[in-house]
Amino acid sequence: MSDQSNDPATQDGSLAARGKPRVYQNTVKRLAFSILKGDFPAGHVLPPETDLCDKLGISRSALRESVRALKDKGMLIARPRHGTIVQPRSAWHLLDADLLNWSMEVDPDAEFVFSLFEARQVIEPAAARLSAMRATSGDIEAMEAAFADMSAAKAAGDFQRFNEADIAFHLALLRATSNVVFIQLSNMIGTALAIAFRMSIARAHEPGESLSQHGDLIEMIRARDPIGAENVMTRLLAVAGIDLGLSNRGPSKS
Amino acid sequence: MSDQSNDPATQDGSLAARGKPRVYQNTVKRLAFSILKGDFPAGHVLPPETDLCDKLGISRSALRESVRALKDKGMLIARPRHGTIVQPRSAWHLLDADLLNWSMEVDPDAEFVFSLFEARQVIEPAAARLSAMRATSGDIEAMEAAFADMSAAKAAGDFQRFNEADIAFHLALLRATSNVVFIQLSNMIGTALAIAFRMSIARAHEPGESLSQHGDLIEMIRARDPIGAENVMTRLLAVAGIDLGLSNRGPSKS
DNA sequence: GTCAAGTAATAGTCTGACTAATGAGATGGG
DNA sequence: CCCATCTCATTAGTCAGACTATTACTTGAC
Repeated sequence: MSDQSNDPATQDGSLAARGKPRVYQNTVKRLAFSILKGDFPAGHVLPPETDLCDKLGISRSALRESVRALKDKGMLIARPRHGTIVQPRSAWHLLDADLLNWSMEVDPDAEFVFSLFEARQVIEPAAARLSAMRATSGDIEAMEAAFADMSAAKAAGDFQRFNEADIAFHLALLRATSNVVFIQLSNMIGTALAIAFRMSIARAHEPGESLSQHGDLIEMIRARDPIGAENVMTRLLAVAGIDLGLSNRGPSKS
Repeated sequence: MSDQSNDPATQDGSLAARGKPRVYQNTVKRLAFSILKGDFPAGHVLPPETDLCDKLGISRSALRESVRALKDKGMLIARPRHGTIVQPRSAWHLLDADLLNWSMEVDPDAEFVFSLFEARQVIEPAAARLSAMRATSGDIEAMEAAFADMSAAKAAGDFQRFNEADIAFHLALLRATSNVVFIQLSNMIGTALAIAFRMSIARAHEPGESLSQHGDLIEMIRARDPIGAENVMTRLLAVAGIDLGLSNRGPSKS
């Protein structure tokens, strides 16, 4: 809930940029949540700009910048005479960093959670494989640092910190692929992990064998064993999937 | 180069929305290309808003909406007193639909092309597998329609149309996964295919066995054979990789 | 009933001013 | 001479109100 997190680790250049909160930021978030929570369903026409300005107590230029941002995320479309219309979910840019953060705060949405996890099952084993081929010493150090943090957090019983270190580990692994596309998917993977954490604390669940698997992963990468790394990651995700109650619907036939 | 394509197939809710060109759109594109082409390198501070308005001959509100869009794409960052600063490529949201389109028009950028293709090698075989498990009759019809179009285009020697039909085929396959994350990656896959087309026409290359492989793929999906579909897609991409001159650096050991 | 012209509603654009954040320089005390 | 503090200039952020362009709807003629 630390809205103005000033840790330099946050590399997402979206909202939450350092600095005092601005009118624009508040308005974007307010409108976005109204849409996400269903107060403004798909197809809903929101009030004319001038009316909406009065209602929100802001100027038209500030409102327009907010609407611009939501239009660029595919959530709104504006046409003269028609007004500004809420788009259906299918049109949203669900991998947008802000949208991922917002979705996490309101809407578990089983289908989306499943899609995120299934995407992880596809992408992360491949990422592990590529990391084993290309990771630099700096990449490996980043993963080791995250792993050490995971260990310390588990020893301390600090689940929150464990989750953050877990995310840091997986993002470091993505970075180690040197593939810009996978690196761009960091937000998606991070969100998937954060959601998984929320769901697992709801079941009073604890790390379990996850930690040792992360250790094995580092070993495989350090040993430059692509196949081994891929296999460990696949197993790691299988365990995570069971924890989530997502019996993965037969991605590999038995 | 049909800038205002009015075909209803374009589902991207980004720019290029139907309607007459607006001041805002022109300005975004103009600024974006200045950055992409390197006229405004990373770290460059662009002129104060008032000056820039004069230079571009537009009002400040129009400029600010343009800058807002580019900030949301991670290309710019603005701070009072400092000005508006061009961000390094690493901060850009490279999977943004607009950014993908723009990148394609100016910058082949070997590393990015390789990353795109490598991502295809990871995602598309899995997508083929999932499609074989879940594709509806409507999904299969869409793929068959695209395949028929590919065949006709090849017969007519129309490479441009062949490429468009090829893209339509792969997007239909992604849609058939019913996985929203993969569907969101349509823009990335489509761009990768469009770039591949541009590179292959530069080598005066023609479809070759690609067509029959797409046919096999439909057969596997219709037969509900996930493993078979995955294998066909893997082979299809291997051929495409050779055409591109990208000797894929050992994703699967021999 | 069909088609055309006119009208009203709305987003898009322009202008110009004021506010707030912030780095750099000036000022003062130690 | 060095350091903390204050002041100020610069710039993005916000506000206000007007005008323009687009387009659905209405009205009227045929």
